Amino acid sequence: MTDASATSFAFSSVPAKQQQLIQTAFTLFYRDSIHGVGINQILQETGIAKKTLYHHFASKDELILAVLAYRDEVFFNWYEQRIRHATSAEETVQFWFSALDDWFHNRVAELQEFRGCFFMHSAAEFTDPAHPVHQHCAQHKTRLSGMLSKHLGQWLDSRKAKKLADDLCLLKEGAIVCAQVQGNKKAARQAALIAQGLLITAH
Amino acid sequence: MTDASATSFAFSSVPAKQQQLIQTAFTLFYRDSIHGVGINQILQETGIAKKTLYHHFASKDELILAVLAYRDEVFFNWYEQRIRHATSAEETVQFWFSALDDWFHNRVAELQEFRGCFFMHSAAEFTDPAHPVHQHCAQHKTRLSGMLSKHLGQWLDSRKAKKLADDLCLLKEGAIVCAQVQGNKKAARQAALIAQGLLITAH
DNA sequence: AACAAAACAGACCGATCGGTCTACCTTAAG
DNA sequence: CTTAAGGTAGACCGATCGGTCTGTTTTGTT
Repeated sequence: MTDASATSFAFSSVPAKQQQLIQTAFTLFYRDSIHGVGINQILQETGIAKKTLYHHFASKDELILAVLAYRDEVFFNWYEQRIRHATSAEETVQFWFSALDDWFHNRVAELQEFRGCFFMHSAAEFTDPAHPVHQHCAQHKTRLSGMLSKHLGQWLDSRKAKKLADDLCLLKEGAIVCAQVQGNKKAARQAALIAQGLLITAH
Repeated sequence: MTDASATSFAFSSVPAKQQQLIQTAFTLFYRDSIHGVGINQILQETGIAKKTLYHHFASKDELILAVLAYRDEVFFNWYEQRIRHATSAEETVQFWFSALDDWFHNRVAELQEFRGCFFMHSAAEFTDPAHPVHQHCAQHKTRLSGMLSKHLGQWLDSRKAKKLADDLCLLKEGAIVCAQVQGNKKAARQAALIAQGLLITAH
């Protein structure tokens, strides 16, 4: 599990109180935005003392980064295992958007109720590209695309694999926004159909 | 100008102080998120008295909605005039992504420095689909897609025009996220190439 | 059992939050 | 000129913000 992790962060080895803080903070941030939720609310929901929070995290920013790392681990691992057993580029694309569709329809308990992409939202709240939060969001997406590209590389040459992966990620982002902002539950299927055309040119 | 407006909101007929509040609020919200900016900061930047703000807006939420309406008008009108003179579906697609590319490269002064989609960000901060802010964001996107579909309808039957418009909007969202989160300035060109494949199936 | 680490309740700090209000000044309209 | 509308400075409200700290209890380790 730790080896398969996309980051050096291993949530399962974190102390229980820290885990609780991170998970609760994630739920609240994901629902009401990072700046819309104060640490006192997190403390109230968890019943944890403020001193304890500051024992584990030097600041709210540190907590936010830990929350990002946690979500990164959960999301990355889920997506990776969803496409892991694909046996062709075609099947990879199919699995890619099928996973997305399940997410939009709230069929993935570990990802919580769909409210869009937490990394997209966090990057929107911290728009300075130099801010650690923004950078973590960018890295998450780069890494996900890298994972997909590597997988496609089994069947395509690396240039084509990289290009297709980038295109699939662009489509993923588009579908997520359409699903979240407009409530369009068919966005994943829509993106999948667009992706069919990409496969023809990839071969 | 008012007739071409996508909404009943006409910013140019709004009192000067109100305009100033809205424009300054937009700049601050767009940079530091809606919840990350307090009204006192807006007042400090504008030099306007708090009583005046509450004379024009019943609450912060009302101010936010006015800011959305303002940005809606600016963005919608800009995008519409960018594709207005296209003489074919192909040229419409070309203009659609060329406009996006200019925006990403900060070549559109009226839209301010590119930091992603304000509606996407606002919907992320107000994730409850019933909230007026979220609804306004959704409506903005639905209307933009409708405008594009209507334009394409000059050359395609209405079903095909609608489908193509929806696909182009999905690609637009994807490109915006890639450009904003990962700083990928080539995202518009990338999306344009994907769109070429869509045109073949649209005819 | 002794000690250290983790955790608790809660007070405190300076600052800010969104919003209300008084007293007064300036501008616009009739 | 008079009145109404728009606008100002700034005090105030209850609440919350992120963060610091004291004193005490609980839990974990040796």
